[in-house]
Formats: sequence, C-alpha cells, structure tokens
Amino acid sequence: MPIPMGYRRIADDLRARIAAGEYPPGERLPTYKELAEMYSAGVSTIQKAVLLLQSEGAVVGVQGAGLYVPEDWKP
Amino acid sequence: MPIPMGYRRIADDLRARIAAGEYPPGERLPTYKELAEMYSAGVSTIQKAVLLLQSEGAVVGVQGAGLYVPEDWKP
DNA sequence: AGTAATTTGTTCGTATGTATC
DNA sequence: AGATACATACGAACAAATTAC
Repeated sequence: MPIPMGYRRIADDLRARIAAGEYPPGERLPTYKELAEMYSAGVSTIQKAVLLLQSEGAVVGVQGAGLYVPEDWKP
Repeated sequence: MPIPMGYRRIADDLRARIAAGEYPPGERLPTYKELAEMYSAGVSTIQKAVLLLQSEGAVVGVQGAGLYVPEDWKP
C-alpha cells in the first residue's frame, strides 16, 4: 500500500494543474470517480479536496453536471 | 426524524456564535463529540463544518487539545 | 415525453493515526 | 502509560440535478 497523498496534497496538485492551464476556465474537470482513480484515493477523499478548492473559488461544482473552473478565477 | 441542519448551517451558526463572543478568542470550543450532540449530527458532519471554519481562519484545531478561536480573527 | 444513467451533494459510521493532556 | 481529542481515509447509502437515450 503506497502512502496516500492526503486531501490537502491532492487539492494542491489540482490547484496547480488549474493554474497551469491544464483545465482551462469553462472546461469540465474529471469526475470524482476519475479523480479517485488518478490519485489512487477514495471518492470521499476527493470530495474533501474539491470542497477545499470550492471554498477558494477555484472550482465550482454543478450537481448532475460536473466540476468546472470559473471563467474569472485567478490564483 | 428532524430535518438535519446540514454542515453549512452548522458552520454558519458556529461562526455567528463566535462573532457574538460566545466563544472568545483563546478559549476552547466544545469537542467534536459535544458539538455533534448539540446539533444532533454525526461527528463527520461536524468535522465538515469545522473544516469550513478552519479554511476561513475562524477556528484553529490543535490535535490532541481541541478547537480554538484565533486571537486576531475578525468576522 | 419520459426513463435510465450519470454526477455532484450530503450524512453517517468505522477505523486508524497523531498530538496533547 | 493511558485517556482524550483532533486529523485523515474509506465506504455505504441516499438525495438532487443534469445528461443521455
């Protein structure tokens, strides 16, 4: 069992990817399930990381649709 | 079964109590377990609410000790 | 038009780790 | 050394909204 990244490190990584333009504003991010696979984490942990990013305004979640980067977000 | 308050409402309520001086800076807040009883919620839900307040800087958690209101926090 | 599948949102419980008392 | 308390991780179940067919 590899050492888990932890939801904070996952949030940091996602934030960095967004800042780097990997997920441009308006584009959909991977789903919880996909992120969970990407980071070898449980869905609950991903949700915790995303909740952090949402509180910063870096990500907006739309129920039923997905996770998006707001058009105007600035790191 | 009463309708649950939800972690956002719980966070709002706690933030308001802190702002009202019910928990002065430097003082310890109730424990997770106590808060869970106060709000008739599960500990996980309380933790989610507290995580929100921590991201705002309204609360600081000290492992093994408790939850505290920072001396300099301003609503 | 309507149903099923997908996806995020919320709640809860359990287990384990780590720091403090 | 033991008890207490926060931190983290995971999973299960259900709700709510959107999307796909």
